Amino acid sequence: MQATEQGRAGAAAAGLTERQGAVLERALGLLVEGGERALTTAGVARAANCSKESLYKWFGDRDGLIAAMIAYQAGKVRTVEASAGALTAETLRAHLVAFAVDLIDVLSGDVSLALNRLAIGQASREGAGLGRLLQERGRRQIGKRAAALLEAGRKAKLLAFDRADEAYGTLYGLIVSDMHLRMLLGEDAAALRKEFSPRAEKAVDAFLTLHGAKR
Amino acid sequence: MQATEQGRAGAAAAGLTERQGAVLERALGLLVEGGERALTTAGVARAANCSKESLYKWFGDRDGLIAAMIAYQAGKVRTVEASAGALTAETLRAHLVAFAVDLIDVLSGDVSLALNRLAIGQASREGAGLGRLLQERGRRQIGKRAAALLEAGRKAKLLAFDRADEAYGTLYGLIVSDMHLRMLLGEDAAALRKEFSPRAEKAVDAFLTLHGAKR
DNA sequence: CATTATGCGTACCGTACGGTACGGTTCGCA
DNA sequence: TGCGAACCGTACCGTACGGTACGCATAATG
Repeated sequence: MQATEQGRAGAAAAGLTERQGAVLERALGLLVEGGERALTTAGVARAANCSKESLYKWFGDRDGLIAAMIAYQAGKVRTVEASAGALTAETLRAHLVAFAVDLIDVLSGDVSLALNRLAIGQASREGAGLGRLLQERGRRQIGKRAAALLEAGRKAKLLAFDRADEAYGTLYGLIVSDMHLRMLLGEDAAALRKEFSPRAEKAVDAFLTLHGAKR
Repeated sequence: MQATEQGRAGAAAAGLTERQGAVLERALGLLVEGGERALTTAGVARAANCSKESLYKWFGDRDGLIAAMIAYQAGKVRTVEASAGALTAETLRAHLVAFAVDLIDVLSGDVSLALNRLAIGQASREGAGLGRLLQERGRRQIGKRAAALLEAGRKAKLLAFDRADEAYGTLYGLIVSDMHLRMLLGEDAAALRKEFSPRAEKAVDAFLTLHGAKR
């Protein structure tokens, strides 16, 4: 088990030791590979070369383990902050396209899909706890980046909208459409991502048609 | 157990007896109420007053039962065919808004959410079989309606687009945005649907801005 | 060196589930 | 009326999982 850079960051962000982070990494691997069924306490202990007793001491519970996995994974995500340089229509468009590509990359990632599937499965049998956690931790970051980008565009008189969150919702819908759901349902993520590439610019252009300031 | 009209239609569409349809209805109820954990063979048998042996005889397997539930539910959905009357800009807009509302209604339905959660959970541990089934059976219907509507709009020179499926993807994204995912993750569907109501018209207006024919 | 803490590996327990088998009952049909 | 098919209710079996307990090794600390 190699302790990666983001791995350490994820562990530190969640207040965990490096060892515990490594265990969570293995657990995420199991989840990605075999779904929720593969995420058994015995399986995690075996794969991570630790004892079940330690798992329960560290994370308290299977649900605690899952929550820790989400927090750990969220801690690895680092938002690229938009360059604060002067914004022109062209650079704004480029930033938006880059955002679209990054968004799809995040949503189509193995770990992201696996965690979303896990939280969705859990959502039915108990409260929306994990779902909220995933939403808060994961989406907050990418949403902040989008909000900053939109706000900068408005300040530069390149975008026009009343409410930033509504504009973000529009942008999100134009980019993602039903791709996320289809990937969650098992459609090949790589194929969908490929098919998406040419669509990123179209989505951004559509968004600019809707919210670009009249020149 | 009351045999509803759509219930009979669903059973007939799947080539099942009325009794088997009633059993599937109870199974769907269990799934909606308690998620996948509640969908045990013993539980279904108890709730439907039938024996486990009959379940296995009829559906072969737990997965067969689930597939039958999806097919049965899909059989209940009947698409409202668009009125073939003359299409004006106003009636097209009205039809699109109605479509948007219906789409959200379908996606936010208890049974739809439960089945989607089930298929998503299953997608991780085995192929995309159930996901494809759900996609084909459920989405085909509503997609057909949208395609017909868009095509009619184009024929009436009220809409302009190159590919109907891309236009549909745009419309879908504008309407749904991330609402479906949030509902799947456990956010209160009723609240989201309420919040959506005023947005339906905005989404349609945005779509018309993008694809409405210049007048 | 003694002690204490940490943690691994394994064994164990209770429970719950998928799937099968069996006795008894109802109902259509000859 | 007799027969057979369908089916209900229940009991049963093997397995697998979550969670706990125990024995032992390792290492830090005084």
